[in-house]
Amino acid sequence: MSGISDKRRVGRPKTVDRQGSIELAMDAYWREGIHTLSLNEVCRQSKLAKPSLYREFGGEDGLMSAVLGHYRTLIISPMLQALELPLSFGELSEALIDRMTAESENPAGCLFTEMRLAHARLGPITQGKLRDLGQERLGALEDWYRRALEQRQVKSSISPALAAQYLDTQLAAILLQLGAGVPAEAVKAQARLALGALNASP
Amino acid sequence: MSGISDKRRVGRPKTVDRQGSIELAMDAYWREGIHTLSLNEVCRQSKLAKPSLYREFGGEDGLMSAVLGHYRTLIISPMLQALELPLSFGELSEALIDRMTAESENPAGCLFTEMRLAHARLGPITQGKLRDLGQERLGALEDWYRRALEQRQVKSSISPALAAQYLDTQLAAILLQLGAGVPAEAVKAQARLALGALNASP
DNA sequence: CAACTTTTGTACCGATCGATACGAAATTTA
DNA sequence: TAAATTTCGTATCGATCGGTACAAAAGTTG
Repeated sequence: MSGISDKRRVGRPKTVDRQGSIELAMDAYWREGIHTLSLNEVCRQSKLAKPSLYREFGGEDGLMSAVLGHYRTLIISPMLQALELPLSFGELSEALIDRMTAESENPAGCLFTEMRLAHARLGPITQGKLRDLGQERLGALEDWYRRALEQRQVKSSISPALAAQYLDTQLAAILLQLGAGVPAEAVKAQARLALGALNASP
Repeated sequence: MSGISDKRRVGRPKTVDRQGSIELAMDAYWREGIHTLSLNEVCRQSKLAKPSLYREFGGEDGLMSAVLGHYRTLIISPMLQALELPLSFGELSEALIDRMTAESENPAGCLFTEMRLAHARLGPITQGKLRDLGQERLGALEDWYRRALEQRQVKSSISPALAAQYLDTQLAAILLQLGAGVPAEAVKAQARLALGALNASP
């Protein structure tokens, strides 16, 4: 029972840049699409030798899961937190639409939407993480709607659970259309129409 | 110029069941998903030898295109024709939602939605056919909206073009959710909400 | 039946897939 | 510096990929 110091025996220290590899892999997936990219190609683009990938992430599933985690902290979480700002439902809707249709270097959230749709091709770890992320998203949207409901800004005839699912669907539809090449303005018009369906009748 | 009878020289007649192969291939794609299914597996399940597939369809692209064509005549066209029935926008909406969420043997229109989303992986012929089908769909939806507009059943503030795109998106969202396992009732509730956004204000 | 034409599927191609064995390299400990 | 320990990537595995050459099979024609 020599405690912590048992772990002192070490050899060559790790040199693989885990975080950097995750980011490079994310970019690669993002750029080329998830199904399109083979594990070999991921390794090529993320500057990781294949055995290193298996060592660090346990395989394709682990890597994707890590990428998804990175995507969450980088994009999803900030977006969900923005829903808690003290703005009206209409204002936040507009802000949300603006943010999602804003053209960035990456083709919107294609990576993520692709993952949501390709659930068949994904490994169990990634699928689990994807499901968790979905729950987190739905929870945040439901809270948002509930708060808006208390302030009579949205239709009371719609349950927060249904509204959350509806919002989630519509946000995904935005990303899908952007990914399909529909002009941002057209997407925004549709999104306003869709989200406007929740507004309390005047 | 010996005309038609030039073609008289024939040998062994064709025995490959083209139409049957298309249907088997469609079922296979439908069952397993488009990305999941390799060309070898398609051949296995559609009882086609690989060289026969290349002979008859010119490869994966041609086969998929043929499958898509079959899907069009089997499912899409009847649905679009139903839009021309002399019913109100609301009635037709409800009928459309009912039909699309009705559980059939196949998991809704997954095959088709998958194709729409996987445009990267598809061959040029299939992509073209997919695009044409999209135009056909949008045209029918636009006509539908325009007719409803003349009868003051829908919002005049929305252009038929935008409405068509919106409707198309929402119908695709229905299929996507069904494919993802969302209960039909929940999907219907969302769809009513989405299509209801087009109704003329009371 | 024999010559001819066309269809068919076996059997194979090189490339690439996901996955790993293993020796060289790098660092700490004695 | 020698031994011990751990990481790293080359080089390789068998399986499967999309794609095709070619000989046997199945017809028609005379």
